[in-house]
Amino acid sequence: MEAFNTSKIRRDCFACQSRERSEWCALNKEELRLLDKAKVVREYRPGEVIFHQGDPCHGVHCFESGMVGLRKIDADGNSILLGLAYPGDTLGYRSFLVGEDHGASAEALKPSTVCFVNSATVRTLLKHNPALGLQFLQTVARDLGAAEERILQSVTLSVRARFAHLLLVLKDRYATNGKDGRFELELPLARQDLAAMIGIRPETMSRAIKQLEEDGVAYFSGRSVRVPDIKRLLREIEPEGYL
Amino acid sequence: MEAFNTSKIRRDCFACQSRERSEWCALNKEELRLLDKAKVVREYRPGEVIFHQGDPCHGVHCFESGMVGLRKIDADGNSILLGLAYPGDTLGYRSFLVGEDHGASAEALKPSTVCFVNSATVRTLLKHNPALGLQFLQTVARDLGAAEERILQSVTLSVRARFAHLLLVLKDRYATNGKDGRFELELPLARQDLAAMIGIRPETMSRAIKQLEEDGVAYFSGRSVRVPDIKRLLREIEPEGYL
DNA sequence: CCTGTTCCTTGACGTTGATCAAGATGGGCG
DNA sequence: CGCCCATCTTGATCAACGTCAAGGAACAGG
Repeated sequence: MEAFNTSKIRRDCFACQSRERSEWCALNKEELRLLDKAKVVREYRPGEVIFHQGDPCHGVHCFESGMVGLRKIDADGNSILLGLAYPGDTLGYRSFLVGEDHGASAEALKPSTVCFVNSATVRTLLKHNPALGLQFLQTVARDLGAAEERILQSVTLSVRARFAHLLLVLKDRYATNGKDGRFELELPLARQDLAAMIGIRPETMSRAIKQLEEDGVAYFSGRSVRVPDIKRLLREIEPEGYL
Repeated sequence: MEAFNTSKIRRDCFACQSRERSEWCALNKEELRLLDKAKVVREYRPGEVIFHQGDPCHGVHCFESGMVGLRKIDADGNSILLGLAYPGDTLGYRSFLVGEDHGASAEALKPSTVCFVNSATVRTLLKHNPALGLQFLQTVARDLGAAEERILQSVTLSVRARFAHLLLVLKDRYATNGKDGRFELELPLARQDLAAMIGIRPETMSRAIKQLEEDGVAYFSGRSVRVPDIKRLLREIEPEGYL
């Protein structure tokens, strides 16, 4: 009975829910068969690392379900979360494309299922099907836009504004109760990781939360957040003033 | 006589020096002919803008010669230089690929020659020649890596360390006199723009320069910099200590 | 040569966020 | 239930950087 619940269910690329939202939607049946044969499924528990920054890149990872964070660490040990990945995302594709070691680590934040596809297979598919390359081109171009936006924000915006922005981003993915101005939100991250998302210390995150509560912008309790008026939150990001 | 010196020299993609270093090296003769016919050459003087942030993107720009900076501005008017472009770079390709408005402005920092290629032509070429897509894939993946690195650095490194890093990057492109530990460098940018490269105010840049001089790490005079010992500069970036 | 303009430098000051050091909270597990 | 450990919060302090204001240097045009 227990053996059944654990993971050795046969995964099948054809049946994969996440595939349609991924770059692999460009593949035809024959190519899919190749992918399906080459892939190696694995389940990860929260905290487990899928690949480490600095590891040589042997292929890409198809993120099927769960939640995964991309973490980047510098020589001093400072770490930030570059972002969260969602089912359908392909992890580590950047390092694969430029043939470098992984520039960030990927770690499961919730129980996750991830398939590994070796470089040779991906390269074959890319050569065989130009549409796949164009799919990746879309993805990476979008990611680049987001990264450039973030460079600007990390330099120009205050912690408070960056945090407000983060809440708005998380809202789009996780919010419940979106009627009129209010919304509620179950944070997918612990405080530490929220802090790492905007590149600050946990202490500073605590204080930012306290401030927002004192100003009535958002109320926090454990991992749930309640925002009574989204306009107040939006105003945190704006140039200020605007009378 | 004057008419000769100004720009209406016929530019030719076949003869273009920068093409081999660009994505267009993937094109065959026939495709090159198409590119050559579609392109529109223009010369820009320092300060002139090639495209503005927020403009709709009608195609890509091939940067043939000169120097161009990519600037991004937020709602408050804070601006940073995302980076410098070099001959052979393709400008505005990201917006083209995702079909968005330009996310940054491109402006000439020195007299520059830039060719415009309309979207329809690029799309035709991309469809026709898969290798071109893979070239772009390489470029954008490399840019993404650089952007992610910069996000981390902008959040974790001090102004002083970021400036040291910038000097080292500029050195690789512009340094003269590289023997043993020392090097000299002609800065391609005014102070303001140096500041914008690392997202700080001009005043802070002045002070950073003063500090480096007081500590004997680098000496500045106008746009020329002299670094007596590159190891001193490298040490500014390291975790410190390391005894 | 003067003059306006733009860029750069310097000083004084205020704010922000990191750091260090204690507590408080809360969840898992014996 | 009570203990332990990790996570979170709070307070005090400090250095870094932005802001504001003023003065200087470089340069173009008259």
